[in-house]
Amino acid sequence: MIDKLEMFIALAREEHFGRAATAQGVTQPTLSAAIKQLEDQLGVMLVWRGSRYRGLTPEGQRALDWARRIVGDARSLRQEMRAAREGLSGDLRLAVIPTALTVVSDLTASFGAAHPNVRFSVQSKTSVEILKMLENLEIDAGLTYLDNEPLGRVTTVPLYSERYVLVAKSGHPLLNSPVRWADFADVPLCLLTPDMQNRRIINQHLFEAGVAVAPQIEASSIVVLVSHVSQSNWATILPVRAAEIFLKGDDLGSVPIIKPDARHVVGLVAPHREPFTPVLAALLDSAKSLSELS
Amino acid sequence: MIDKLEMFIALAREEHFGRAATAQGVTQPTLSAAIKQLEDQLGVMLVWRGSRYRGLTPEGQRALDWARRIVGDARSLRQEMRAAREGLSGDLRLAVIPTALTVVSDLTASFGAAHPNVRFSVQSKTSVEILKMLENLEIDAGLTYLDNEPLGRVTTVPLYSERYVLVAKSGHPLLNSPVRWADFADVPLCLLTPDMQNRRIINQHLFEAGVAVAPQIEASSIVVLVSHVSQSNWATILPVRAAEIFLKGDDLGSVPIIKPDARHVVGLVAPHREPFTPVLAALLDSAKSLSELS
DNA sequence: CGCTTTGATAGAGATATCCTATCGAAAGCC
DNA sequence: GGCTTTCGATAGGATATCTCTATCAAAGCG
Repeated sequence: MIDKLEMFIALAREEHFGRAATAQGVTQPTLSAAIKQLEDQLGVMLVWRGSRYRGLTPEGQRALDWARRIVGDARSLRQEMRAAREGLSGDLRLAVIPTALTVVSDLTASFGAAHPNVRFSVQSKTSVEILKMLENLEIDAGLTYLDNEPLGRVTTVPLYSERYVLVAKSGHPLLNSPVRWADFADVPLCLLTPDMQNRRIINQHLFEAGVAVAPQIEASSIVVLVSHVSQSNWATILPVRAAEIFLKGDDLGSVPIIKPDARHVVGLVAPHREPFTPVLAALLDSAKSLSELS
Repeated sequence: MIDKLEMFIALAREEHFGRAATAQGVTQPTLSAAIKQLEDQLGVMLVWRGSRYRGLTPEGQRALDWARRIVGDARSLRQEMRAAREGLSGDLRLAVIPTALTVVSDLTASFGAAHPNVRFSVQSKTSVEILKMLENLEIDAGLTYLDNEPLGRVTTVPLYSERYVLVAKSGHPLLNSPVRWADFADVPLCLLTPDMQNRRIINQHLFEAGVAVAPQIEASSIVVLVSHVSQSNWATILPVRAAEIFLKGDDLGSVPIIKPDARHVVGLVAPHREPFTPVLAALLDSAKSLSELS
């Protein structure tokens, strides 16, 4: 039953029988049969059938919620038993917004010292993707904005409050004193792509300052932005925590962006499942002890 | 997997391999094997082994919590899908304290009119048993006291506030005017057995009034109490709602018990599982609309 | 010390699962 | 419009799993 629910979740996620089967490590006929059996057992149609996948029925949608719950709890059970057996161990799968990637090392340092047997896997994703992956049980926790867009049924631990700086090549005229959002009117910028929440936040502040945004370079990676900045006359806007790592040398400079002194809270998000598994509870504890916020 | 968890729950409840197997409709070797497999899959010992059942290990206890969650959610999934298929239908299993048995008909009347395809099964249990059965998924909801003893992780809907009356044969000297708790010093009483919360409540009030309780008849059924009262010179103390049904004729009489005018809230309890299944949600709605309390 | 209770074990038969191979329908493409 | 590709369903056979009956060994009890 639980295996079938897992396959059902995979199907809903992949929206494709073949891919879902591959993701589950079974063949397509096996997955087809599993879905059919699930539908038989529950007595309802879960997936719109045709010559291809056409989405979930309303019942399928409701069933998906339960399936996620059940499968998630079953995994928690297994994980907790393993923790009981061999102490905290296993994998913690994190997804992180690009601007918070440098913070992961704080977390892993604090956590890893106490629990050396836990391995981390970290991937860079947008905040929307993080929430979706959390729902789909593809990750155990995420690092993302807590205060801007709706989060859903999750536990959150605030970690720090983002502040923004202008980053440009040393000597850039704007680097002399704090710059205001309104000053960006004619500055050539490279920014994150608009699917990133950070970019939407920056857009918002620029818009409120009456500045039209038309960056010449958009990228989904901060490294791309910074390398552009360091090789040419572009500037970029980054959270302090994300910019620091690039400011070790003399070639780049930064100044705070003020008026307003924008702040956005970033923190850890995890599925809200009472009680937490030992590993997750430990991670949340680490995050709490690390938090710069109350 | 889920079947094994069900067997595990049954074992924890019955504390006996054979009985648990019977309860699950399988043979004892099947259940033994299931537990063994569960232990293998989870990699921990769940049950203290020996020549007989010796209780759960600490890991087993934790696993039991998860198992209840998972199995409960799986049942909710099935039930909700059936509701989607054929409207609200199926069984609602209730357990009710004896003093609230007459209230069940209010609930079933209100609910049954709207949902004729739902069948009720009602059993009379002590409040402690009700909570235990709720935990063990043996019932879907219970009717019990809400304000006296700790309830645990449940949703509650207050229904009414119990008031107490003295019930005795017509002509009994105490029936002429409201009676005080302190007046029971030398009255021959028949009361519920002390495993009933109602009895503990009555004990409490009598104790506070300085009266020592020594009922000559104790029974776990109100019918027994009332039939004693109607055939002899005993009196009993009952909640109004429980007494009413016996006061239709002229042979019995009742008077309120005052000083204090004791009140205890009775209501519906159900496992707290978000979201509720359609049937349970409907039952809770019925209860809310029926409630005499806010 | 013999009897009962309790849970584990062995072996056989029934079920369920999962694979490979193949088919049919719809969609996409010149 | 006909050809090709994609996608999911179906068939059949090998394998694994489940559940039963029968039996056994250990512990409790008089």
